[in-house]
Amino acid sequence: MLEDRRLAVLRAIVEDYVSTHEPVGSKALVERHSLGVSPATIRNDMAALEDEGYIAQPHTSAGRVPTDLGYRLFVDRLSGVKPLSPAERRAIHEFLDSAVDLDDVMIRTVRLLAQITRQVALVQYPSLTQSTIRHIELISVSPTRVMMVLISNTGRVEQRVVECIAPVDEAALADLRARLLTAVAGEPSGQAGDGLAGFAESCPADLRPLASAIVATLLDAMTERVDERVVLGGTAHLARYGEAFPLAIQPVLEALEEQVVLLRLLGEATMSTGVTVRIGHENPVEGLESTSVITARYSRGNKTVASLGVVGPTHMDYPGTMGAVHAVAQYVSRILDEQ
Amino acid sequence: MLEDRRLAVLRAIVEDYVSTHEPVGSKALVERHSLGVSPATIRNDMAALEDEGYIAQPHTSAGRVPTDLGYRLFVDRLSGVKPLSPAERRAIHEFLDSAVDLDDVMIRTVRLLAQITRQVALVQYPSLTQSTIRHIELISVSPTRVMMVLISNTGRVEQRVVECIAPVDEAALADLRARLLTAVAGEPSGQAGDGLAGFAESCPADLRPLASAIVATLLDAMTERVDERVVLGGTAHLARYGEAFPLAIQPVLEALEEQVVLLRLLGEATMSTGVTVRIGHENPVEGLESTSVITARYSRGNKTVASLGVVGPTHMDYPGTMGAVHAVAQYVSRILDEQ
DNA sequence: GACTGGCACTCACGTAAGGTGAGTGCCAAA
DNA sequence: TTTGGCACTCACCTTACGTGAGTGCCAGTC
Repeated sequence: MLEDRRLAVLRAIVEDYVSTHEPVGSKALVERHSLGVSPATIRNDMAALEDEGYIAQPHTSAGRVPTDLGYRLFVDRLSGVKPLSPAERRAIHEFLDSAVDLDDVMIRTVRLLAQITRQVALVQYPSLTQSTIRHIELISVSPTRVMMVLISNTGRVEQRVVECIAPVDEAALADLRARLLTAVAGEPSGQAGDGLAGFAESCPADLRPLASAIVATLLDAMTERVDERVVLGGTAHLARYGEAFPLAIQPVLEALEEQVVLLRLLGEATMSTGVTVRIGHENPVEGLESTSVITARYSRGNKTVASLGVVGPTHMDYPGTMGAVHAVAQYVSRILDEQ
Repeated sequence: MLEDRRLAVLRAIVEDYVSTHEPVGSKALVERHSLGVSPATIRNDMAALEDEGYIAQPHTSAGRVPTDLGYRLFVDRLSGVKPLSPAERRAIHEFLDSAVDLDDVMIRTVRLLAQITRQVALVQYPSLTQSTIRHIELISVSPTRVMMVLISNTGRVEQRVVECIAPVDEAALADLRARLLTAVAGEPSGQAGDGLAGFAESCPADLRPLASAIVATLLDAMTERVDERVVLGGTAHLARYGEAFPLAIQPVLEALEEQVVLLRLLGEATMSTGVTVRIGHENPVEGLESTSVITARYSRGNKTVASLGVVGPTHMDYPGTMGAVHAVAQYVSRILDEQ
């Protein structure tokens, strides 16, 4: 069927271009793939594909290169998600399993992801909004300063310093701590606001100023988008594929230095299950127009807590990278469940 | 004096090369600097400087380029440390002053340093070994797991999970917490080992297993070199000066991804006061042979707690960068003192 | 002895010219 | 609809050559 072959040609072009990084011509195509037709036929198909916007030529009399649209079609209809080899899966599991705490899990994950995809990796810390509160501790660090330490069920520890107008004593702190704990412990912190709505008012009058200051800080810590942290790794891989695109590497590095940008990359994933792919210009971030971002969500229990993913050139190995991102997300979820 | 003029020539070469990034010739030198002699004379001086190893030519019939040795002489004898402008100082102070906690100070510092030097910046967290312990908190997170939270006087918060053989109850924890605090609070943690030597034995028999587990973790957290954290920023600047050295950027990025390497860069500063400069091959790290590292220590009170600095090409603006690193270190010290 | 002007020499770099080949589009025939 | 043939395009490589900044050396001057 004609339509079928055109798609096969597009697939072949994407695959060849990804592996060689050079425009691919009609002759090379029939040699490397058994398409059963002559180069001339392929040329007709290519002309059609070009009309439809799936491929383009860098200049006349050069081979074809997939466009963003071409990659999109490839990802949506032509490529599966390549599962990892058993050896790789085993390596992932062993590597992540020996992590000692959440920080360690995050660092190991980002390294792992960067290493197996050979790309820049991003891993977001479990969102506090999506976690439940395991413990709140109030520690007096100076007469008018209280440090609040927040521990979530994902193992995340967050600290904030609360300034008080008047000095506070230990007894008051202990009292507040107990009250706070009964108010919010075990609550999904997203809804913690409900439990805290009338909290300050429910306290004895002398505690109220401190209580409301603490509640404010607490709500701030739990709901603010800003508190989301992202770790980054494998930036050295940029230089590798940067050989061909020396100009492009600086804006990418600049973009990746902004936490806000990283959060947007990870955060705006569609709600669809599985792996999200954003290709070239589909990307919402300036400076990353010639990169693709592949993300997946991970969860604790059956609740999505955050995302992780990689950033690479648009001409990347989509099936392999998607497989790796998917697998790593799964394993991180598993590790979090075990804790 | 002959010797004096030779040094002046070297200084001129370094300055010109740093600003143009191109080999500098004898004629250009006399034009741009008022040396009062003819190009021919300069050529003689240059030949001498080359014999002594301070400059080199990329190829015959090209201008001269400073060697690592040349930069070393320049830094040691020819360049001062260029102080920052009042406007810059004010900007630094305002920017750092609005930091809300230690994490924020570290992040702001690394951004600041990267921005004003236009280079890759490194900032080390205050060492725990050099700090004193302000508070220890023990929090039960599951029947057989205790989370230990350590707060230093520099505002650093460190958490560790301690696994227990037998379940622990709240009363036991409270008891231990009190005992621990009296044993180590206010101690320089470097010497905390002394106060903890017989700690487990001094506890009631039923607490001993937990006590010794906690003491072990505590000592580990305070003395292990590994716990030192470094934040990195401004890697995008690598790409800028990488235009001329596209090959060199990958190993640099790779090296900078290793915490261990960063620690070595910051840690092996000489004990001398002020700013440490390591040039090219003087550098102990593989992959950074063509970069220079400029570091300074910062302190809390009058106790050095950690280092910060920048990594850049050997052909950097030494006086300016040294001035910036020095100033930022001073301001960080001041901020820490205020807390 | 230090400095200078002159001079021949070197060699990276930019430009121009020509050759090569991979790749294309088009067309007529199967 | 497919295919072989063919003229055409154009990036890329190689070679050649001129240019000029820069050098080292030397003889002459202060």
